[in-house]
Amino acid sequence: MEGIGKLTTTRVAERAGVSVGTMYQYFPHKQALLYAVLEQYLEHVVIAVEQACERLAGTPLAEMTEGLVHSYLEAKLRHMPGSLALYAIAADLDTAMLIADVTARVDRAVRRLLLSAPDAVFDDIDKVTFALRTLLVGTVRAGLEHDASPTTLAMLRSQLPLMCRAYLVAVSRD
Amino acid sequence: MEGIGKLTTTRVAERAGVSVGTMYQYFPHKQALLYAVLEQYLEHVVIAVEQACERLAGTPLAEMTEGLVHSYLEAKLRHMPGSLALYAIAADLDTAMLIADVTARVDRAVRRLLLSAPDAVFDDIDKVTFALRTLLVGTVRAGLEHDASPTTLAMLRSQLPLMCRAYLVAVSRD
Amino acid sequence: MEGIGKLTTTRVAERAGVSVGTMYQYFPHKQALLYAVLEQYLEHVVIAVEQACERLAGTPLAEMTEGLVHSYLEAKLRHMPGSLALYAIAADLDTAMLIADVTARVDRAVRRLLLSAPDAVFDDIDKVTFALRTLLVGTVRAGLEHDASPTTLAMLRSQLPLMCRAYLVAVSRD
Amino acid sequence: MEGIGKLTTTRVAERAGVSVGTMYQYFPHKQALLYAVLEQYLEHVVIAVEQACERLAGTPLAEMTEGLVHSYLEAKLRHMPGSLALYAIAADLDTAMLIADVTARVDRAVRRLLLSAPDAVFDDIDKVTFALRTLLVGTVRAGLEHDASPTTLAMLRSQLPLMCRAYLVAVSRD
DNA sequence: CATGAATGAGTGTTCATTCAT
DNA sequence: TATGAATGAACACTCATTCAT
Repeated sequence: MEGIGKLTTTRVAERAGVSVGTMYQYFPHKQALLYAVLEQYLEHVVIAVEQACERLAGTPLAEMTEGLVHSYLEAKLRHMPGSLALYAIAADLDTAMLIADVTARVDRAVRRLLLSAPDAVFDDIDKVTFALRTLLVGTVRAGLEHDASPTTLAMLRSQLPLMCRAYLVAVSRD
Repeated sequence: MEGIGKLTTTRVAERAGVSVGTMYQYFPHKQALLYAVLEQYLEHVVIAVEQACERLAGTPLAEMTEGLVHSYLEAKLRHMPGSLALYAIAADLDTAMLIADVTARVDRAVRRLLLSAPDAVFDDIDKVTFALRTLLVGTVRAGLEHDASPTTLAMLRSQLPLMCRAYLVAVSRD
Repeated sequence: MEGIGKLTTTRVAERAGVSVGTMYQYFPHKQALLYAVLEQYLEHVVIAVEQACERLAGTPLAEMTEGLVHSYLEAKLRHMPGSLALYAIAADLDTAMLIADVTARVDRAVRRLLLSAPDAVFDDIDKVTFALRTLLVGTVRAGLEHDASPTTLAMLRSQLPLMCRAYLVAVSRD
Repeated sequence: MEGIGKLTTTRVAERAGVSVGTMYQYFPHKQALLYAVLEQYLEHVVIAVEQACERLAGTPLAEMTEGLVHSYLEAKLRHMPGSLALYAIAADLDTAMLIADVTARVDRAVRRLLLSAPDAVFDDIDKVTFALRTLLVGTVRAGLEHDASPTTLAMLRSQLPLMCRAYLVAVSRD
């Protein structure tokens, strides 16, 4: 909630540079507005992940993990202002479907990426995809939510790729 | 949110079997009540982690990670009903200090545990502790928040220890 | 609208000597409150009519009409304060059923009264009942709504019974 | 209110085939617009009554009442769509003067009509005029406001002339 | 001490009105 | 002159908090 104070419709509208009335001309109710913001934010992140996966296809695990973590972190940080507040808000919204969609897209991209690895073969690709995605998303959030200091960031930047790679190597055949 | 409806003071009081008035005799305001609930919940989890760490001290990495993940998951699941709602609520509270305390205690326990490992030596123990804790906490939350089905749980139970162990091995000297 | 200004919930509550919050403890929403007030008002009037009809049963037409008009006017005037405002409000409410109920009760009473007349016999009792009730209700309202001065009242008091009697005589067999 | 929805300025303007802005070029505010509509509607009815009175002048009471009721009912029905909504709206407007004007014109016409009756003489012509007008206006409104079905209409068409004539005969000298 | 009715500030939402195009 | 997006005051309703019993 930090920099935003209570997310009242009036405050949100003012922050957006319009009046409440105007806001209600574009969104039928508060939930719809918040949903739209969340959607847009998630879209940015998903696209970043999809592009990273495409770009990294066929590279060795070390490069993959490094690149994936890097892109995800960058995407999240680029939109940090609202990012955190959004997670808190998402609980009140009916975001199940939205989240499911986004998750599915990320998983599709990650899965393809993993399958393209020249130096690893995964027996249960779906399980590994789920695990890697959960690891990536969860760790980043947990790492940044209470303190997004440069120190914390540096730790994530250095350790997360390691985690991912180590895990993938561990579950890869041969 | 579902099962709890809106967390109004009256509803919370009724659910606790007392009247609003009585509740206000024990807690100066809503935040204090929520803070107390959060505190108690975190205390349970922290104690579970501390005990696990003590119990697992001196065991090989494989046993450590397996045991730690198991204990953490059990502790979280034992209080799942409120657990998720709490995360949403925590955002409104000024929980920085509380979280910091809890985090510090967990880190202390984990650090001691890692240092006791017979089959691993860590150069930067603080960084590793932070990373492991973030991995554990973040992945569990991300894994369960949108769907706590048995399938998901099974995945966490099988993959999380793997992740932890693989990471620790990767950052351990020799 | 006169003495009440806009019927905002806050104003209504204040006028009732309580706060908005208290009002909402007794009525789920504004409509329900207004409905309840309208209901109570109509109940008073209906009871007055029913009692008048019972009391006047068996009396000659002249006495009947005189008594009925007198009772109806008294009942309406006793609650004049809100009476007018209510009619304006009733339009927004879903009062169809309420009005239908009240109308049916009045018709039942009036019908019985007419049937008890010693000096008149009506061929189509239902049509006459409807007509008499409409005449009574409509004329009183039209007479008082824009000016409830003593002069107007006196006119209604003297002419309405005449109208009713003349009509009933006209439609009565022999 | 059904068929009209909420009478917002925008909706009214759209229904009139112009934009809100244009509407505000012709009417300084909503009340003025509504006032104008009411005025026009009342004008139609008054003119109908005036013409009927002129046409019926000198005819016997039976024809007079029949013709007057017929013309009034036709005039009201011709504009039924808005007619009812208007009554509800009129409450918010400051229509006292408008209503007074219209009433005076109707009374003038009716008075002249009554004085022209070849088969009746009225001692207090003003009182009778007031009574007859109130009877006519009130009964029609009360009869139609909650149900303008053909049955109801038929009842009004048959009974109202009877009421008027019976009353006039009753108050007429000899 | 426990209660829960009363309070009223605060929130989401609407809609009459304005004004830049 | 016509438009309709923008405005914000005003309203219905909620809920944390108090206090008489």
